[in-house]
Amino acid sequence: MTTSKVYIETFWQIHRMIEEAGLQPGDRLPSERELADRLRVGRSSVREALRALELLGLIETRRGEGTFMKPFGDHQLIQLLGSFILQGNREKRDLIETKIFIERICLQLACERLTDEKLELISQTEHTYNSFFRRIVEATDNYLLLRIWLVLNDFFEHVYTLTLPSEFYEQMWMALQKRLCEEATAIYEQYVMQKMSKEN
Amino acid sequence: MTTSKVYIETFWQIHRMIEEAGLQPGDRLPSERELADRLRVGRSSVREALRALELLGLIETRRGEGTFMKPFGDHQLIQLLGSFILQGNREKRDLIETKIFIERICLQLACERLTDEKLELISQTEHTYNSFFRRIVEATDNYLLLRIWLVLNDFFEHVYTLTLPSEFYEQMWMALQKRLCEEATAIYEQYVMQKMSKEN
DNA sequence: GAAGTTAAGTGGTCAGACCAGTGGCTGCTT
DNA sequence: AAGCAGCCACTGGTCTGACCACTTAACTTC
Repeated sequence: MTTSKVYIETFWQIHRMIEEAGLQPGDRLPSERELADRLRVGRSSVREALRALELLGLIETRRGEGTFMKPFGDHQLIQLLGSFILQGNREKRDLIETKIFIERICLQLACERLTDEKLELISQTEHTYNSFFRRIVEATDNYLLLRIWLVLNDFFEHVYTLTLPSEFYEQMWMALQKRLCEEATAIYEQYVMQKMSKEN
Repeated sequence: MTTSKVYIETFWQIHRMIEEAGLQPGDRLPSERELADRLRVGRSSVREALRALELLGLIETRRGEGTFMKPFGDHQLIQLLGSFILQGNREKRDLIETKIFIERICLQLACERLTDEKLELISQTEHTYNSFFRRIVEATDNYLLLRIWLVLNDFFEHVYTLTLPSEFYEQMWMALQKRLCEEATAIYEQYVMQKMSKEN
């Protein structure tokens, strides 16, 4: 066979290289020429692989300086996705539905595991949906859920902007403070789900 | 300034070209050489732009034939994103916890939306956990949830192999057939969650 | 010591070459 | 006329070498 394309192979090799070297955000990768040399491929193949990594938001290239690891979170990919893929109603429905389910899980988990420190943090967080709910998801103490939520939220931002009255944040905080999980869920359903279902 | 990179410009130009020409899935794009000629850029820049479009799932390249529009829907992007999101410090606990939550959601959704066709499909599916539950997730009719579950399951397989007695599959199918959502959830909790919590 | 200059290294881009598939055309055989 | 084999033009895939624009650091000069 050997029909697998070089730039795909190269993509995964660079990816593995990053993992094995344990590169952190800000760290520098070898230069394109060195990568091409080390991996025994042409520089153009290395570049095509790097483009993919760049699009995924893992790396960032600075002309004259080099290629650097990027902090997780700012994937410009999501922006592109928004304009390309989330056009259909079906995709939007899936997105909203999934986001709501994940958020309800997170809310419940957070309520159970909320520490006093995290509670204090939430009280100091500005009253925008993204900031506020991010704190909640962080309070679940489940990194995987956080990552999933971050991506869903990025997608979501390209479809809607959710603004809620300040009562929502106040009531939610009260419920969380008292660890009333059912009440917190009820508030979520009352404010968020109602608003979302209207939009559809 | 005019420092914007050529391959980015090219990316948008090709995108506009696709829109203006009203290209449909299956249609062919101009060859790389012709694009380079028409847009007055080098072929390598065209290729880097095409790689981005390919990653977004908009086009597909076939050696010897050309570049073609791809049908919407199979955005492998989400798949790719998923595998990147879920890498790194994926704690076993986080993984199992998240997977269980997602599966409970899917089970409930599937139970509500199960069509007779899907039910028939499930009955014909082999009694392994992956095959069986994949059918259930597919029955949710939510593509995004399916993607998330597939990735979670991929990682889970590296940690653990879940084998359940045939009673599980029989009882679950009975519950689904009668659309008894609570009972299905109860069966899930009885067999799967119990087994998982033991392992931890 | 500070300012300016130079050189090496890096990503960005291009042109040209060759390879490896694909598909259509031609011309031969039957 | 039908079918087949072979040729050839075209496509994406890859490599190379060359230049440009830019950054950094070492070096020179004052």
